Amino acid sequence: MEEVKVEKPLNFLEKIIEDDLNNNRVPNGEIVTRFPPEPNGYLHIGHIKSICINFGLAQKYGGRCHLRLDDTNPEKEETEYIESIKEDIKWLGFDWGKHEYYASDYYDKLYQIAVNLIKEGKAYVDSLSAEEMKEYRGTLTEPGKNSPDRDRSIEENLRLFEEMKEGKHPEGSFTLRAKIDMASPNINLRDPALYRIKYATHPRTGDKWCIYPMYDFTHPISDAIEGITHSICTLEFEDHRPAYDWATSIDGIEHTPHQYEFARLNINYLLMSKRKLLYLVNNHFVSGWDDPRMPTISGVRRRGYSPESMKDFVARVGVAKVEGVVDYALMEFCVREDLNKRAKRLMAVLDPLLLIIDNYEEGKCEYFDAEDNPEAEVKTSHKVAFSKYIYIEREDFMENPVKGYHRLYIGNEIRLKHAYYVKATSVDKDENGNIIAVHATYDPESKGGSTPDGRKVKGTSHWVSRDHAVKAEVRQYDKLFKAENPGEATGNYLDDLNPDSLVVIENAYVEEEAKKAKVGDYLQFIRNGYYCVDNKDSREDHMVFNRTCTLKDSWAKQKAKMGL
RNA sequence: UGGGAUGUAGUGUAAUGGUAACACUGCAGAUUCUGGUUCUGCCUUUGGGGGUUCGAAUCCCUCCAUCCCAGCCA
Repeated sequence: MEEVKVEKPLNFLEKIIEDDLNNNRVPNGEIVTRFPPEPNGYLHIGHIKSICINFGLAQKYGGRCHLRLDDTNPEKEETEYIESIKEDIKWLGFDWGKHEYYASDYYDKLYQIAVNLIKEGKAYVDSLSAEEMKEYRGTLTEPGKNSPDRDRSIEENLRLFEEMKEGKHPEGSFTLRAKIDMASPNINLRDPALYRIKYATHPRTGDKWCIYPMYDFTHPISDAIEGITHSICTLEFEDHRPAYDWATSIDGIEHTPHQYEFARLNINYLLMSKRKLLYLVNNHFVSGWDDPRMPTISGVRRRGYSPESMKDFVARVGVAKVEGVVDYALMEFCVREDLNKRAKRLMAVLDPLLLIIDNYEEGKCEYFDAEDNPEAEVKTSHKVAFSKYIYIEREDFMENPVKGYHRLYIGNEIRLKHAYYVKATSVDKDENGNIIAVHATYDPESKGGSTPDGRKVKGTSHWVSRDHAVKAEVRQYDKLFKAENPGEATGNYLDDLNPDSLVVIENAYVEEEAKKAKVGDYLQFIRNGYYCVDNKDSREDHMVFNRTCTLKDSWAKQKAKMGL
């Protein structure tokens, strides 16, 4: 085997890191990154990008990546979210080892740093109300002005801050603020709040604290404490970098991490805002955070996407500072490419039409070998039962075939996959003229799916034997939104909800082999799509299959072009 | 109208002063026991205008467009 080495171009973060490494700017040459979600919701596909960047960079350069739960706002955070976050990262295949941290681990240190800041005259307790503070802050074009409390004495600041911590003041009465510059063109530097009073129970620290540190104070210091070398976040934090650098240059903080920003992942047809996703969950537009239509990690997992395909997807998207919108089609491509290689092929008929093979012996049953996956290196197969009464897909028969149709119609011969060639002879109709059965004859010579004379057929249909097939529920999932940019047209994303995002087929027929399928297996229902076993609702006696995605369908395109 | 950032095919990402490219999408065809897969080909690109240079996506000037920031959220 000849190994072809393709130099993969470096993204801008890798360039920065390699440059830092080459110039000895990294302590011990060990790259330390972190993935720092706030546990206020479930992780979504956008987070996969961040996870892959942070864990991926650490892996590539032989460093480590911390998991840090940024839990500084107890009003929004829940243990349920912490658990789901950890599960989702593991599902993707990343391991933070012992490096599981919580911003709340640093509350004591943070408090001490704040006290020191006050002692140095670099922070003060402000009694301005939220509204007043807003007024004093100025606007984007006008500088702010100093709070009357800005020159409060150090002793009084110390006393008040202590009292805040002791719970002697109500929420909103005081904040601790950094003394930076009320006239800064960067609003984040106009004396940002460092601490606020909140009488909320924290998922980890309970009621120990009633003052909680703010992001701009907590995050950089947490990074410094953990020895993070490259603190990577999304673009909207660019304006916060000066605040980040202010915090990491506080006296006594020895390690200086640096912040870098990349563009977050946007995908058309999907919503990636935690707020909107939470709304969909709370108002039952979906069954939960893990509804297979949700762009959450738990949603795509339940939908049947593989972690490998998701990682491949974000790798193909790349890392840059340009904010754009990635095509949903790229994600589907990645899923199909991966699943094509590993999904076990099965036959399932979702919209059955009875096919009666008139010259096939009544009561006879044959078992054919059906290959599990034509792409597999090691070929395996399973048995599939054949008999006189067969279900085929209703759309695989046409009484009056249109141009280009090469499936079953009267007089036409097709192949039943793995089985025989059959030729349609007549149809049975009910009193309303609906076709209820198709009659056909089979060619015994074509056993196994090919004939000695080598004649070709243009169509091959999947099928199941009526008396051997198993009934199952099949959930046909499609995009949750039918607009590329939900809400763009009317201003309300709910207006773009796809009414057909879930079509449940209660009584689909699947071949017996499907009974062996387990949660986590990747399946392909031949000529139909990729499927998985639902990880919540599937039972042995009532299997539930979720459609992960359809197969590419060039016939559907062709039909659409013909206006059918 | 303050500050910060970003503009390369339809989409995303490369090319760091030396032939603009890769992937997806789209289109056409070949192969095929999945109208899938695979294979082949095609389409289309440096936001505008100036300048420097033998040579500019890249450097300079200027204009334009888009995004982010006025939480006691992260």
